[in-house]
Formats: sequence, C-alpha cells, structure tokens
Amino acid sequence: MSNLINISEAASLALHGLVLIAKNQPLRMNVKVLAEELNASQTHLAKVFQKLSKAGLVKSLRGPAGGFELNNLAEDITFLEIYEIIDGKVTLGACPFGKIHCVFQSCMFDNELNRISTDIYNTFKQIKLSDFSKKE
Amino acid sequence: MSNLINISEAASLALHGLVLIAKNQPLRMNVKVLAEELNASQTHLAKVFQKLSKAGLVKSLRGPAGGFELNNLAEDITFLEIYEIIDGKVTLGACPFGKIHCVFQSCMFDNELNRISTDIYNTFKQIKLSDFSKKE
DNA sequence: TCTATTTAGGTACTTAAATTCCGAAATAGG
DNA sequence: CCTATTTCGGAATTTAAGTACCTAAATAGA
Repeated sequence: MSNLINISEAASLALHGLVLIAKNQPLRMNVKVLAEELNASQTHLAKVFQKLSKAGLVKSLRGPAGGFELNNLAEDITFLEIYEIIDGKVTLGACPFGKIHCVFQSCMFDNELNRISTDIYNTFKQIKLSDFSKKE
Repeated sequence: MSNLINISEAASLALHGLVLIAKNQPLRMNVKVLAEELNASQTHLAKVFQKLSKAGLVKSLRGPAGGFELNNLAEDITFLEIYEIIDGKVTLGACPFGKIHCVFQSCMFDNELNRISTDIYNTFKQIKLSDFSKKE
C-alpha cells in the first residue's frame, strides 16, 4: 500500500494538534491531553511541537499548568507553512525524480507532475488554521 | 527539501529502465548497460528488474547475450502498473493521513487531497511505455 | 564439453528518516 | 523550599529503502 501524496505522520500530528489548540483558545493545551485527543504517540507529538515552538508557531510554557498555545498570528498560518517546518521546504518545478540530468530529451511526464505538485502546493497554501477553529 | 508526490527511486528506475528497453526493441538489454545509460546503481536496478520479471512485465534471459526484454503486451503497460508493482498497491478515497477514525467531524482538507490523489492516479494511468518508445 | 557471461535470489550491510527514551531544566502550587 | 508537572534536547532505537555480496542456475559460444 502506498500513498501518492507525501505527508509524514509528523506533519499530520502538527496540523491536527494545532487545530485542537486553535479551537481551544485562549486556553493552552499540553502534550498529554493533545495526544489523548488525537489518539497519537505522546513522545512523537512532543518532538513535533518542539519544532513548532522553535519555528515560532506556538509558545511553550513548562511546569504544571504549562503547555502550548498559539502565537499571536498563528491563527492565519497555512498548512503549507506547517508542512514545510516539519517535512522540509518544497521546491516546485524540479524533476519529479530529483534528477539534475535526465537521460531523455523531454520529461516522460511532460509537465503533468509539476502541474499536480503546484496543485498540491496551492491546496496546502489555502488551508488556514482559522478555517477549522470555526468549522467544528 | 521535500517531494510532494511519492515516487521511490526504485519506481523511477523501473520506469526509466523499461522505456530504454522499449526503445531498444526488439533487442534486449542487460542490467550493466541499463545502469550505465541511466547513471544508476547496477545492483539496485537488478533488484528492481527481478520484481518486474516476477510480475511478468519483462522476460529475463540468463547467460551471455542475456538480459531483459519486454513481454508481449508490455508496450501498452501504464506507469500505474509499474508503480504498483514496485511501490505497492494504491487505494483511493482513504484518509490522506492513513487514519481510520478521525478526531474531527469533517476532513480538514475536505476532499481536496482525494481529488488530487485521483488526479495523480489518472495521470499515472495515462502514461504508457509505448508513448515514449515513439517519442524520442 | 568447458568457460565466461548474465540473471536469480537469499542474506547481510549501510544509510537516512522517523520515532522513542530519558535525564535535565523550568515553574506553579502547596 | 519542595514536589509534581511539563517542556527541552540529546541520545538511542526502530524502520524502511537502498546497496553489496555471494552462490546457484542458465546458456551462448568456443
């Protein structure tokens, strides 16, 4: 079984966790509760949120009653930004196989895969945290 | 750096190798030559072609002057078939994160990701080996 | 029939990414 | 202060993909 679109478990956790926090504003949430609500690995979620914290998306507070809360402008953060923090920067227009030199004259996929990558990119870019905190 | 569409090096080798063989018909090609032309790992290519051979896409012949050649109908093979042999069967319509139960009422991506997955799927399905053997 | 060539296929190794573990640091509350 | 809670961050582990290695089997050609 294979997934055509490349989203890591970590990026999924980041998105879902952030949505929960956004919905729960202005109260903060800690990793334990988040993991329970998401039915996810607590340790993994913790690591993911360390990255989000370093990247400035969330503010972390240690100690009892600690946890994570959204930073000021994070409501309007896009999934693309979250995705790139976790899975790495996306570069469009490159060879879909990551090659610099191709054996063939023209790409076997014409520009179909670049077209689709751009589609994914734009979809990721359209999705904002604020969309969800209202939605549910 | 991250690739939005999920294609393994192995699947890439399979496709590119098969195209070379298709172009070179009716002569067969061996792993060494293929690897040189593709600038790729000989051992990896060999493993990939073992899979293709088992799956019936190519016929293998051992010994000197041996190598691989397309099976009768392989000219009209689609990239989807190649992809699934190497990277595994694709299932459309499932949760983009591989979850069975979601915490949220509606999918955060609506059906955007399923739409795109179907797009990729159909693109993979349209691409035939025969398209390339003529093209170049 | 012998030899060199070439794929088959099992196992083991390497590497990178993803995930987990654990001790350290911070802090709220008693 | 002291203690329990919680994040931090480095280290260790696991997993998956890719690579290497080796022996066996097939076969063309001398």
